Amino acid sequence: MPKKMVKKNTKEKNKIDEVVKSNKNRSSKFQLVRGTKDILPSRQKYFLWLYDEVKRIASSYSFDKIETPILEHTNLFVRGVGKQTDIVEKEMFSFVDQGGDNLTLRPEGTAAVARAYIEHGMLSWPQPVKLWYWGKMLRHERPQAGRLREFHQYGFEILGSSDAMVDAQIIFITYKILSGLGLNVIIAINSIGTVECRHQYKKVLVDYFRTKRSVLSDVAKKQLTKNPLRILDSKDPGLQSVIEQAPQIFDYLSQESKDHFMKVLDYLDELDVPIIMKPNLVRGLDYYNYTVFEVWNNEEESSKAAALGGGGRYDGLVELLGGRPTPAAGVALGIERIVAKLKQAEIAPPTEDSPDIFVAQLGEEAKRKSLLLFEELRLAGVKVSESLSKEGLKSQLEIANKLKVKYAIILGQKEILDGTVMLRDMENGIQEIVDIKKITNEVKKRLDKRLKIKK
RNA sequence: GUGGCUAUGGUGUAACGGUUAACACACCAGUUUGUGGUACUGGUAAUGAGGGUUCGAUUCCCUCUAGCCACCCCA
Repeated sequence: MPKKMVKKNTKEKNKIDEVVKSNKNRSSKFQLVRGTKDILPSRQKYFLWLYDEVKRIASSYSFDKIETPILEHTNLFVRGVGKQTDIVEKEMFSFVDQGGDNLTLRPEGTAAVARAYIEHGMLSWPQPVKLWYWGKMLRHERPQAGRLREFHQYGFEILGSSDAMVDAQIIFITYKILSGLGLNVIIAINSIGTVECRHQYKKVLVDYFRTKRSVLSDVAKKQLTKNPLRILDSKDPGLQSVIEQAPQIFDYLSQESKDHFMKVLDYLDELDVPIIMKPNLVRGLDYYNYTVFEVWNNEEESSKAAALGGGGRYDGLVELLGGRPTPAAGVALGIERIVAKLKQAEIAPPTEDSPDIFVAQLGEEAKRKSLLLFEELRLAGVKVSESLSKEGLKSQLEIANKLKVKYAIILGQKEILDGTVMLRDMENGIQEIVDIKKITNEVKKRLDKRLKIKK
């Protein structure tokens, strides 16, 4: 065993040496890994606010939270998301670990939720199972505004029901959360029917585009053989009229698909969700069928900017991953994109109330005592702050001022000897000496009074 | 992954092939050795990394890295 250890250690050491010697990242300054971001306090406020809202709405619509690992077996995504998709073909952070396993840092959330549904026998839970998640996703793409390599998504999934109301509810709460934050959003929606419908439609579409070959760009020509539906999504202005005249998928939907879609639209109408029908809307992930939709910011052309989110029905996924046939639908939203929109619309998270009291101390003994005083006030329900690491009274009051507290309590040598504290009104600078035993009550009394006056 | 643009203190900007890289905000300290907001004074701190051209490069050239924009795609 010790021999093995030594061997392994030298191996790993060599690996590290290689990293050190490599040309990349030799500078003495370290930078963020490409496409990743620190979320600093000022941005964190938006994230926390959004998280609270998502959690609140999720629980009132009885979704339970699920967390799945950031690492999954690569095959989960190859099978679940689809071999042919860009996500799987070129965007996954995949590697072989020390034990020889093929692992991937998850590029999306739905496949893992489906995996968990199967693995934990959720089919025997009361159906449908309603879950929500919030977490990091990773995709190896070229970063751009609104596109990162590590980003955050939240999402809702309902597994175990094919009812059109499920589709509608997913869309409804998505809309509800975003409009609740103050964003104007619109849902672009379409139905892509079943695999059979699509198969038939694809044939017709390829035939159609073949007759227009001369106008197709190189990219579109490639898509024609690989994934013809994608051409419908093209931003190429020269292609728009051709796309407009292309056969529409709706005409190739089975009666059942049509009925389901009409029901979804009906419910959404009832719920007053603003929607826009987009017959060209297709999605990049293979697991969708029936309803597909994207979430867009109202003001923008939904063909230009980045979608805030997207989702749809994925009735085949659970079975594809080895479970029993289980109809399901879900949505995923880009948290960074939502935050960017909030900032752009100048919608700020609710400001936290500033603390009421600041405890300032002078001298070692007072510093110690102020810890107890701080705790006493905190337990009494007073919002209290401090800057115990600062020495001078001046700098402490400066901080108190920046925090916009109403009162400062000053505790120094003199006060310790007398068993008192100094209570300073920060607005008018009036100071009073108060018995240290009575200070908490006194503070509470004054704060209550202020509240009443305010009202 | 392809093409284009960009990179100066913590932040936002300035400057020039040539002395010590300028300004504002922020930060720290002092004027006041136990008292904040205003004011004044001082201080810390930068040319993304590596190479080349040059007597001399932050400036010109190359490579890398990162960001932005378009494509691809997506959240």
